[in-house]
Amino acid sequence: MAEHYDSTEKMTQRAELKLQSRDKILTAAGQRLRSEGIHGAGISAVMADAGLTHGAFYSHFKNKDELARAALVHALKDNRQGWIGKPKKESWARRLGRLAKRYLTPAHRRSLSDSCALASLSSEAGRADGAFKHTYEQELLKSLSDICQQDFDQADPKQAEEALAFMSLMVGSITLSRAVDSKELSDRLLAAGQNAATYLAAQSQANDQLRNKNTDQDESNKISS
Amino acid sequence: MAEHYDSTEKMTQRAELKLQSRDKILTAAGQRLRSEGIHGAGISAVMADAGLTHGAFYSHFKNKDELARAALVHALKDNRQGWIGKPKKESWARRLGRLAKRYLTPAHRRSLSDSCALASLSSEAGRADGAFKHTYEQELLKSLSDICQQDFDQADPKQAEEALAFMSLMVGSITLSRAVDSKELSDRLLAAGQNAATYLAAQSQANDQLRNKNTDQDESNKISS
DNA sequence: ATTTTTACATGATGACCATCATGCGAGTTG
DNA sequence: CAACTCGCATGATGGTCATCATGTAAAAAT
Repeated sequence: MAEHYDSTEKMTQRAELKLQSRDKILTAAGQRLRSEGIHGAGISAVMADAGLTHGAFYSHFKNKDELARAALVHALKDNRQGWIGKPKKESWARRLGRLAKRYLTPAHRRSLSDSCALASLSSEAGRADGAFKHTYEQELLKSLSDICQQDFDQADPKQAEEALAFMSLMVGSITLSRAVDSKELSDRLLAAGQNAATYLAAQSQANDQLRNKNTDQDESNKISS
Repeated sequence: MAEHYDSTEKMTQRAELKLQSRDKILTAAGQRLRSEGIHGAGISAVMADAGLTHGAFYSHFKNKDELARAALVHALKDNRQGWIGKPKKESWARRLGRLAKRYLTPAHRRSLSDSCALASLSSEAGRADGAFKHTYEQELLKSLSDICQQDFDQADPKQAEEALAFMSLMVGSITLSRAVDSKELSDRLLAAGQNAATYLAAQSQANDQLRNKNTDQDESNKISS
């Protein structure tokens, strides 16, 4: 019954150390999960990364599945901060273009261990059990909300649909760019994804300009290709 | 030195039976690969599916990695026939819309074991070794060529870029639709992907109408959402 | 100060898996 | 028809892995 502290206020020394251990485990698991996949994130390896031994695992998590879910949540908390950042005033179209430019980069493609977990685990999530999928969905909804800068369920239906397609485009582009062998094709996939995002955004803006006030004409986001 | 027959012409009975076995193995492996992932496609399981035992495996393939690559090729051969079908006369925009409508369906989402292997293995391919990525890339290029109805390397650069983004959108949409738990969000992902595909296609068509002659105005492909 | 708790380590245990070793028997070859 | 080939089956072998059992020392409670 001592399971939910988040303030470091009144805690025994032991409880605090345990939280630190848990955090190390989650961080290590998050990295392994993304760079090696669910199967690759073995308990012994994760615990070693965290500076512990495998035996200590079961005083933190019930089993491997529970760890996978917790690590997914933990990883995505970091992802969103780095990717979406602080709320900004900008047109919807410009926003999508900016986010695509941030997301579809060679650096993001390269750094598997701290990349977007939604992309790293996308195809494996489709084979996972219901609990994992549920967690994945919740996290996807959080990211969608951040993109829309409001609760996704409350968002304008048109905007919500565009956000969904945008996410699919982002995940598909970065994933394919990692799956191919040649740098040339990989780079083209990233560029194509960026340009398509701005197309989608521009089309949306053309179709109705009543969603956002500060509608500045942005057509500059197109990449040299 | 008896490795490449494809006509059933002059073959000993044994050689022919071996080819049949190989085909059964590849079919079984392709299904396991897509429904359970690379790790899930264990040799014993695959061989059992093929009606054989694990020992027979190594007279057909060098090791598991080689099987994975061969099964990927084998699976995609079927995929393309079913999805892209025969060459058609239609505008580029209409073609993309039609293919998206075929690809992003609840039926395709559901039937993991014979779904598009490019999507099923997308995130795992990013973690695979160079040989697998190379095979994946070759297969992706074949599919892109089929979409463009010509050698992808020869295609118009603009069309090629759009085909790349289109593939990313398809793979991302179907993959995310499998990764989430609720049918409602899953369906929305499919619909959003379809509509975005027609947006992209329409935008492309607006930007230059000099690519295809039979430019019929198609804006009807939009889904009810 | 003594007892109790517990986070962690060490070390099974059993399941699964890729790969190899060996033997058989049907097809093939001379 | 005799020798041989080889696709397949059976059965190791060694490795990895998740999970559990047990011990310990330090912290916490009394």
